Amino acid sequence: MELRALSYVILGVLARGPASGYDIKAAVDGGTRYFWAISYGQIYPELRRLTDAGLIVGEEAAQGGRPRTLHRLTDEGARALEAWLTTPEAGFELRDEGLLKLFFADALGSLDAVRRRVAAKRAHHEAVLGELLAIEQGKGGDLPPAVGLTLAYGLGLHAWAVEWCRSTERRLSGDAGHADGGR
Amino acid sequence: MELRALSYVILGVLARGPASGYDIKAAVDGGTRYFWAISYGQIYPELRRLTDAGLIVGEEAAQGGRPRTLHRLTDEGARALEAWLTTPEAGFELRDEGLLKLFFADALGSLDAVRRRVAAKRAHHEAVLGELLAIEQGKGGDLPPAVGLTLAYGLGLHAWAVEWCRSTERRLSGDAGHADGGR
DNA sequence: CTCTGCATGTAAAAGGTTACATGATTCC
DNA sequence: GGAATCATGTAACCTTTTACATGCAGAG
Repeated sequence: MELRALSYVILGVLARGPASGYDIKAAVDGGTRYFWAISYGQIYPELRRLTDAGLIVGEEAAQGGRPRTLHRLTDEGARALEAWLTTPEAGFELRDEGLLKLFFADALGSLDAVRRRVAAKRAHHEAVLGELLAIEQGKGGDLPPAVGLTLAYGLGLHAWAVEWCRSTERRLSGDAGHADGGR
Repeated sequence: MELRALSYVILGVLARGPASGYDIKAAVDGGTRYFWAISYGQIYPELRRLTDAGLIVGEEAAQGGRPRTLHRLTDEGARALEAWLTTPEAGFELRDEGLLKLFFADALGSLDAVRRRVAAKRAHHEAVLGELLAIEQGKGGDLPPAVGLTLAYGLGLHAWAVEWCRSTERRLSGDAGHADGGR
């Protein structure tokens, strides 16, 4: 079977311990959400595929009348995860509607409109930065090393973006008419 | 009709002058590709929808036996673009498989494996940085202000990522065992 | 008893990529 | 004459989101 990034997200979560589909969704929402979100519509069908492929096993763990399946990695699943983790190829995709608007902002005719666009972008990055800061405050200490690194990356990235917007806004309001692209 | 980001990409390209579907694809590949790529499979159906909605008009401009339709904005199309350009809401989505691997890299058990992951990520950002640098070298001077800003943003973003990876790699090879997440 | 959280799942729609098919023109 | 570029388009496929449907358990 062909595994996609989605498959490895699930395998990666299960590497930390057995979990239900619901648990996986919660783990992703609280973890990789900022750079890799997934939905229930993907999780349950994929759990079945991974089970059929023998990479995970499901164990019934109902509590009273509430059905529940705890999934865990098989040895083969652990090997598949490790293989993926150690392959260098990795895609990077940025879908930034704010940048898109900035790209076409010359159509507005005024540098002040461009400045407002940059300010709107900054507002977004500030909001994300706030969320990440809250996460750091909450569970910053007891994160596994690589997870902490990921959080630090997000913090740094959005802080950089905020700073870039700020300095660009300054330049645009200062010399309206001599913008050179920021170089 | 509901317009999506795709629609505005086309409208935005046409705001700079009439173009064929082929021209639009070329403009996007040489411009917004790094943060908003589109394919022929989207362009031609969307050109028809935009025409039906009265936002653009197509003019036959065949050259000899080679068919060609030049599309241009109508007044209504220009208004729609301007309205979109001045609305603050803008999505930002990052799909970073390298970060995903980093997030789960604790499963590998060694900080050295984490370091290799970060190095792989750096290689990617260095490659993109090289491409952007080439673009800047090529047409850096005569870009419209906002377009130049977009290029500068990409340059800055990937340069930041490269630096983050570099300093993280240093820290991971130095104190193997005391990683604190980079704060 | 009601609200929130836990839990599983599907169907339809939306969005996007890839591969293919076709053919003219221009440059070497 | 051959290769690259210009040009249009579709069909199949893949992935992902959204909305819906269902119902138990625990807290207040």
